[in-house]
Amino acid sequence: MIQITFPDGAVRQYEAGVTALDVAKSISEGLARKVLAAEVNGEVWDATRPIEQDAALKLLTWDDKGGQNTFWHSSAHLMAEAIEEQFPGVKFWVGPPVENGFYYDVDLGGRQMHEDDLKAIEKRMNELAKQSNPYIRKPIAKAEAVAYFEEKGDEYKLDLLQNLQDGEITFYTQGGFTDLCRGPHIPHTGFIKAIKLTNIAGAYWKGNEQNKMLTRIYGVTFPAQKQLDEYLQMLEEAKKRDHRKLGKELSIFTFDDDVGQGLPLWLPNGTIIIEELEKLAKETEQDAGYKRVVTPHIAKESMYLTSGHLPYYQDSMYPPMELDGTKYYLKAMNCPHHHKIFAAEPKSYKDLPLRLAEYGTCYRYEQSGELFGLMRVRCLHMNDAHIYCTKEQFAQEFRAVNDMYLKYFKIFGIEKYVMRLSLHEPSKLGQKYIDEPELWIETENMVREVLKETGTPFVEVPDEGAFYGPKIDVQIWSAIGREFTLATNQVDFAQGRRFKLEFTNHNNEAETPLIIHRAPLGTHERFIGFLLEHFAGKFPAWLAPLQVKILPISDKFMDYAKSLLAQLKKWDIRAEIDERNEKIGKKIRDTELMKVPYMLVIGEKEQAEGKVAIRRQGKGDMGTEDAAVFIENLKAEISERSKP
RNA sequence: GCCGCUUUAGCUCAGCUGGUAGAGCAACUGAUUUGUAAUCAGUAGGUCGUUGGUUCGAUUCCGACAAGCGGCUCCA
Repeated sequence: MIQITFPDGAVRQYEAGVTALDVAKSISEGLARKVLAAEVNGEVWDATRPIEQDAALKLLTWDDKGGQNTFWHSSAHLMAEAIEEQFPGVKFWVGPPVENGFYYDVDLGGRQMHEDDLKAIEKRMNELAKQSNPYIRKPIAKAEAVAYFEEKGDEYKLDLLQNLQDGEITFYTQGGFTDLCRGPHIPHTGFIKAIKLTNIAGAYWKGNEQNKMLTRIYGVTFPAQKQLDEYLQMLEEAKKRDHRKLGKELSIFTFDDDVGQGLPLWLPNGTIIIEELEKLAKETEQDAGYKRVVTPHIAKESMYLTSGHLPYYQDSMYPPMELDGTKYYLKAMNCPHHHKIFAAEPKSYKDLPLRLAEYGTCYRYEQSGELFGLMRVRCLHMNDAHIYCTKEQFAQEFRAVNDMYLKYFKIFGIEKYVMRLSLHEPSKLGQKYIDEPELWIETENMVREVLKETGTPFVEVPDEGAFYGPKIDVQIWSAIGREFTLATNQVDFAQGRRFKLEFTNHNNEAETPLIIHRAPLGTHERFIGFLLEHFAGKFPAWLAPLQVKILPISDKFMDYAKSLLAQLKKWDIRAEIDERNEKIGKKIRDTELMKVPYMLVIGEKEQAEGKVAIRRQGKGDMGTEDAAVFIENLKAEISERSKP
């Protein structure tokens, strides 16, 4: 007999060789029907794998991430079985579960897969699922496994085998498909009730663009049809929030073939949002002791050689313009220009910290396939600033920047984000990173300490630093689930020296300042793209391109409408009258769709009493109010930048 | 940049196997003067992304290019 310990601490006795599924059955049949896999001593196992010794056991169902991942990974095997039937000789790389489903990377040997194929594969998967074929685990000797895949001529699996040792190699078979796989898997294919293959994509083998491109097939499966329907419904909802769709509907921005890829044109509505954001940034930065500067859009090659950007960054810069034998580059970043401003006049420790801010326009030649609405563009306006400070001032300055981030997040109600501390990779010093091992470690520790002190939750990722120092990125997700860096806060211990930036310290010695690069509002492009999705187009009043729409019941009340408009304009409230000869229902509908925060319905009663009937976007009729009171309230809402 | 897909009126989309295009909304005109999410009628609007080719004839078939979309790689 062996002892099985459950998560709640309960202990039960079972025969050695008992499976998690047996254990589940001993508890209840209903549970047994739901068990997908099991955590045995913290390791995820097949529910059908015999347990020979005392163990801690957690049964995994769809409600556990581990259960879900097992389910999707098993679905990838099921898909592979169907693909192998329809594309004989296909070779498989890996088929892991992902955030929403799974994929399998395959080499079709020069053949192509089309959407029609997906339907056929999906159909076959459904048939195979109904057969409830068990996933059978078989430990195998390395030599035998190698021989098997040599026979098949499958270089991908042979590559995987290279890194595996005897004793840790297993094959899994379900129906007519056998794969090298660590497992675990669900008990049988019958658990898979709803299947949707979502798309075909290319993916470089091992994620390296030097390697061959494999065909990646994405899919998602569920234990019940209803869950798939709900998932597809959710995707539809997400699409409605997509900033590209909303940007068009609300006339925020546009692209034009003649202007160029990735070069957004900001329409009047979008420009209003830009100006409001800049106003916020300028107020905030002024309060925090920043000074504003303005710099040109281009600079000579020599400056980017000094900064060290050119060797690291050249591929992402527009090619140079050559004039009189001198090369000029469009700036891809503002820092070198700002460094030159620091260097323009001698500095003493009394001048520090010096904080130079600019909404700088940068151009980056992003690869065409990378462009994505406003989230990834080639012309961007950065909420940039550089803080030059002493080592002693660093922690406080870095902390102040961090506080500014949090202040902004509060204003916008940004709650779902992850702070990511990006570190250097020691083996890449001198290639991807400035070769200053001690400074890397020292600054990374300084940043980590500040984050810990302020209690800011963060994750650390290796090998993601800027070439000149560690950085903190704020990661956010677009409506359709793509991850982006919204804002960034970087430490720079390299460029100060490269630009020979110096200040005179207390002891009358020349010292190089530390530099903090920061962009809490990221770029207008990405930030507004994000805000569109964040608010689903329903901007708070202070940001809304149009704040108030006056809707007269009929043109008999036009004079009153105009006098209201004049009053609103007096306070710089963005307002318009719907002068169309339409019924009120129509005017309301159109204004609702344009997501204007306030609608003022005015007719006989309102005109007679000097009132307005207020309608809040998305909330309906809010009742009647004196026009003057409404204006006072709205003025406060706008100046306080209240959320809706 | 790479793999796959897509491109028809301002927008959203129809258009079977080749015979030069349709709808709804928007726009414009007229009627209606309207009380909280679509009043009615009429008019106008497209060399079917661009460009080669096949064909008596191409929006439709094939190629190239461009842009967009889904990924990969890369990034604010």
